[in-house]
Amino acid sequence: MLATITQALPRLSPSERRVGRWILEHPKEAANTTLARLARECETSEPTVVRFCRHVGLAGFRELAIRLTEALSSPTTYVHRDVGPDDSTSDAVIKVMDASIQSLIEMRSQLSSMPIDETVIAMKSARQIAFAGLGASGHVASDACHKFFRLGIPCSSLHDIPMILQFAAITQPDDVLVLLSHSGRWQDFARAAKLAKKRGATVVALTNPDSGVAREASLLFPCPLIEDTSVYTPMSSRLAQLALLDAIHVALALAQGDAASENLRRSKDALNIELS
Amino acid sequence: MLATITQALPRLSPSERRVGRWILEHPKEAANTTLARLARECETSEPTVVRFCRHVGLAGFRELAIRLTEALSSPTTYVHRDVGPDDSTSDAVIKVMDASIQSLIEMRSQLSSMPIDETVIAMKSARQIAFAGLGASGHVASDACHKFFRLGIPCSSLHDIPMILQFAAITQPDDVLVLLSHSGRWQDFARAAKLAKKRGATVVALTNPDSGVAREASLLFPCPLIEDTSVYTPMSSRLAQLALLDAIHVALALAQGDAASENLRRSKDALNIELS
DNA sequence: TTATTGATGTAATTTTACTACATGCTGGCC
DNA sequence: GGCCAGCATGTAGTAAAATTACATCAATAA
Repeated sequence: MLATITQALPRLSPSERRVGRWILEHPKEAANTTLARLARECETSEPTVVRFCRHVGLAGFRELAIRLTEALSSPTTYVHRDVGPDDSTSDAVIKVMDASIQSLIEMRSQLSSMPIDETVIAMKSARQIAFAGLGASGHVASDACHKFFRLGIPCSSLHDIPMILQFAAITQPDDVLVLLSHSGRWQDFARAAKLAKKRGATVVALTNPDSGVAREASLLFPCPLIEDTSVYTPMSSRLAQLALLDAIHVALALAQGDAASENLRRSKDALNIELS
Repeated sequence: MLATITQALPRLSPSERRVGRWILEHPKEAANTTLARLARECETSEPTVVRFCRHVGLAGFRELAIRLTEALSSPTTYVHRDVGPDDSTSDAVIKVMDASIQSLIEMRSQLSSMPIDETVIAMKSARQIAFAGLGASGHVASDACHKFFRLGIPCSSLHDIPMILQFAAITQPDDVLVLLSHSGRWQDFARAAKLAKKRGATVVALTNPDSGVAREASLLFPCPLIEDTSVYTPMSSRLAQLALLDAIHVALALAQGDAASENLRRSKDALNIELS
């Protein structure tokens, strides 16, 4: 819109050009001012402003207001910016949300290159699924466990190295081990992956693609590691992992068909009785 | 804007709700129609439409037009659509991600109306913070606990009704109790909130604004309940809760200033030693 | 100089948003 | 059951804003 005005500027009459220039200089004010005020501001009359609108291809002054707000409402990009100590509270929380949104958008764009179908196939016929994670990822593991068990598949979540290693040591070929790690740098995770894979189990990893764990996994969901430039950097990659597990969960439910709907509905009903 | 309307719908009068629904169904038309036409379309009178605008927090009909064009021009691509049994796997996972992204974007747009500052003030001088949640929200609670304790404030997470009630019964005035509930309909939660508030503690609730828990809370973060039209509906509101807690966490860290940076850096260093 | 065309402003008209007030309905209370 | 308070809704009027018709002025060409 603003570009259209700039382009039209030369072939306008002097007074109209004044109008155009004022709008270009104060687009924000122009967006929701009144015809009378705009005319006064440009030291001209109201009809001239209307004529200006016609000349730049609009139906009238009203449309100008609409087009301007349209042009001004920024193309809302949720770019990641670090939070610094000087940010006001409201700035900071917006930045945190933006970072989270951004990481989900990135994850979404990479969904097609992820081995979702293979994972679903492995899980569908799994004897059991174990979700392993330490620290923050431990909560993701619990959450996933809680979610997948409602599909009727035996699930467990493992929160420390000894348990993970023990589990890996006793896996069977139709077991699935899901490893959740932010950095993917825990040596013991890679060892567990190697061990479980050797025993025939499927090892799914949601982790930094450039890591030992990633190399040992049978199925890899790459979750790029966001370098922590600031101590305030939020745990947005954890959100992305959760969303990814949601997606896998739904895909698995779909693959199971009626059985899954039935299980989900039952567990939901069980809750509804207790509610109210 | 559209989200704001959706959220406001339940507490409007019938005719005003008709207006809201029509706008949600035909946002594009509504964006540049006239007051008279909109009133006719909704089979109501012009003042009712104006009253509707006031009730959703706008100055008048004119502002509605501006806000609507604003909302429409930003590419709202991540609209929530339900997953059905006929969806292909790739369709389904994309939809799940979209729903998650959408819920975060909505949450972001409503951040300004949330009592973040008040919460931060209460938490900053808190003797202890407890995060309470059942089921899926329990994992959110654990996660939050794990996150906030690194700021040097004693934290705990509570996962069952008896614990929550016991905690509420022994709270002190400078304690903070954070209640996490999807529906907000658990009676015992509301009871715990009442009890803790009576003892002078600050009760923060992240829940459905139209619920008993919400009514009893001292500080409310409204998390609109997405009606589960389909069993496949993902737990995207849980993601929004997590992101919101991230935001509060960062805001609190900023408020603490140097002390927080120090605590965060130390706990990060502690991890880095074990990694490598 | 005068007629003509285009630019610009004045004033009237119409449209539009908003407001004050009246009506009608619902739910509680005597 | 009747009465009143409070709320929802509509009618009619008002103020303001946008648009249009028309008059005036300036510049150019005959």
